[in-house]
Amino acid sequence: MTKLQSHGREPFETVDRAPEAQAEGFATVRQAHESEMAEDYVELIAELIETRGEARPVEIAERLGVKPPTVTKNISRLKAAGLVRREPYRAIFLTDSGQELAEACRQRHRIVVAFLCSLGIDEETAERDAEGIEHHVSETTLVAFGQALKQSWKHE
Amino acid sequence: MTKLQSHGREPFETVDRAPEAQAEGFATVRQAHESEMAEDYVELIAELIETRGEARPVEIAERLGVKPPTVTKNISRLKAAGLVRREPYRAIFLTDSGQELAEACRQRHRIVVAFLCSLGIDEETAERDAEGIEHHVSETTLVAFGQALKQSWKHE
DNA sequence: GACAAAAGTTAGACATGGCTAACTTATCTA
DNA sequence: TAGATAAGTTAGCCATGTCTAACTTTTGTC
Repeated sequence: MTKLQSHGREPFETVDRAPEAQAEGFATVRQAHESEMAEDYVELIAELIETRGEARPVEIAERLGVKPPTVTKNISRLKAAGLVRREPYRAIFLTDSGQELAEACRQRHRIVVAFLCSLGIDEETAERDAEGIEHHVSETTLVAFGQALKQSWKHE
Repeated sequence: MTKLQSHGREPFETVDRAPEAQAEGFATVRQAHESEMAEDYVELIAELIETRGEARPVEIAERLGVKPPTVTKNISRLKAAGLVRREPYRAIFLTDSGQELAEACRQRHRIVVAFLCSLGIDEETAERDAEGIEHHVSETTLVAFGQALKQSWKHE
């Protein structure tokens, strides 16, 4: 009943995975959640520095849709993690490792967005979905997205 | 420097989005996180009932890679949310609305996995990435995945 | 049917990432 | 330059989802 069509090979077969493999998958997701905050922040900080000249808590709060105290707290966590450099009441800067992470995240973000757009998804939706998806895309999948993207350029 | 190629249109342009739109995007991601637990559980419970005849906490814990007390606590939250029906020390059943949610999640999961596989990604990676990605795929994107999938069947 | 093992629960701790209220510091402007 | 406004911080609260340790219930076996 849930099978839509038959094309020689079953299109939506449910794979019976080993419990450990499945558990590892969920563990990977939980780990990704732990780095999401850091990734979102450094990505945004890099963006703000580039487009606005500096990254200010008030702007970060506005862009993330959270309140200023949340930003303060999280920025101090990022500082503890060695990703940002900053003095109280001053603008926020990225350390080298923060910069590196930001660049990787932005690159990944752009690829995911471009890939979704190449499927005909509108830009607004692509951006929105990418925000959530990007943290769960493995290197393997990212490469596959990049290649599919190149294909779509050829055939456009 | 980050631009790889030029194909008439810029491939990786960074869109300057309105702050509110961006904030809404992050809010969507945070919301998705709140329903992830429920979705993972009902999806898994449905799967276990189907393949094992019943869903037991010990098995859920094993598959999710968490400890039994975590399952107990979360199951009682699902019960409060009206998604499962259950008595202490007994197996777990889905309510109608739990069943409905589970079916939607499983369908979405299968589409995401099949779509990733259609890009040439190996099944193990596809399953792993899908676990994280599926919670952040909008209806629009899901439909696009489905259509790309149909295309890939034609050209195989 | 008793008892050991397995399954499940309860209690209590912890980290994360939100929030409000109240305070401090910086900036702008009359 | 003083005072008002905006920006940022601190303190303390809450929900989520994880854990360990200790307890209870169920199941299986002799």
